Amino acid sequence: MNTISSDVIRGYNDTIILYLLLDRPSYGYEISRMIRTLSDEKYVIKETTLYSAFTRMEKNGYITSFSRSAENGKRRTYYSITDTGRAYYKEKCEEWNLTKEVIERFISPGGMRALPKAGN
Amino acid sequence: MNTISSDVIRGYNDTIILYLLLDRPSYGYEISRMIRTLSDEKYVIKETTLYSAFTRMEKNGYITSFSRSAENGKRRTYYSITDTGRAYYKEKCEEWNLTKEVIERFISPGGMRALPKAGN
DNA sequence: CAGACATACTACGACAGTCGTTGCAACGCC
DNA sequence: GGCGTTGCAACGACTGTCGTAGTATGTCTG
Repeated sequence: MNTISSDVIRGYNDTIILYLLLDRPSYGYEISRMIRTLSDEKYVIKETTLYSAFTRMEKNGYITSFSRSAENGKRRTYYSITDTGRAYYKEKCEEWNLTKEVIERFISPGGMRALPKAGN
Repeated sequence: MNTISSDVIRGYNDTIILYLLLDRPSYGYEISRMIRTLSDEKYVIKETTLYSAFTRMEKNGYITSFSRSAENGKRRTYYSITDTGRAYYKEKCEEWNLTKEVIERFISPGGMRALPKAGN
């Protein structure tokens, strides 16, 4: 098992995508590549998942889209993050820290039961 | 935001439940209480989610059930973890470490962009 | 110049897990 | 007798992901 199952990361796809838009607009294929690369091939987002996330997030006002032709003349749909999107991203980051802390109370490092220590 | 949204923890409900069965059999209501308590009220699993998890996991062979009456004579359905369940739990623990590492590459501590450092 | 491959995106229906709601039944408590 | 807690089951709705398929352009290779 060296890849991540999708239902685990579900709920963070949007966050991941928004992260990659923080600095500059980008488009589907590039984002897909970046996720793959930055995760060392451990997570490869499905195209349908990605594009449906775009649609959903645009509807929610987290991103906006515009069409632009690339150097070679091909059309691309670029997405930019909005202020709402930035706020949402930040929220999710905070939520992540909480979630991580909570889940780890139910996770044992080696798959063995670790009894809660005092001062936990 | 001081509670966890469900789609974030989705994919770890089974793991959490199995964790609580590692030492001894338990039943729905008690597990629900334990999750609530151990998470400091930050995560409260829905009843329907919990009981449908039981059904699913029993079908998958991760747990087995038996009925027993409590002190007061009320009937309860207890669940025990199986060896398959323990193996699954262990797997999920390992997967968690990987997932955590990957997600954190897309999370910035204060919601601000942290550029990847060399040697990352 | 044909065919393969990468790029870039859209549409459709299926599926799994969660959730809201409802209902029921037994017990304790005031 | 009504209310809250315990303990569970059944139903249908909804959301996000996924498999599949299709379209279209550009590049590379033989």
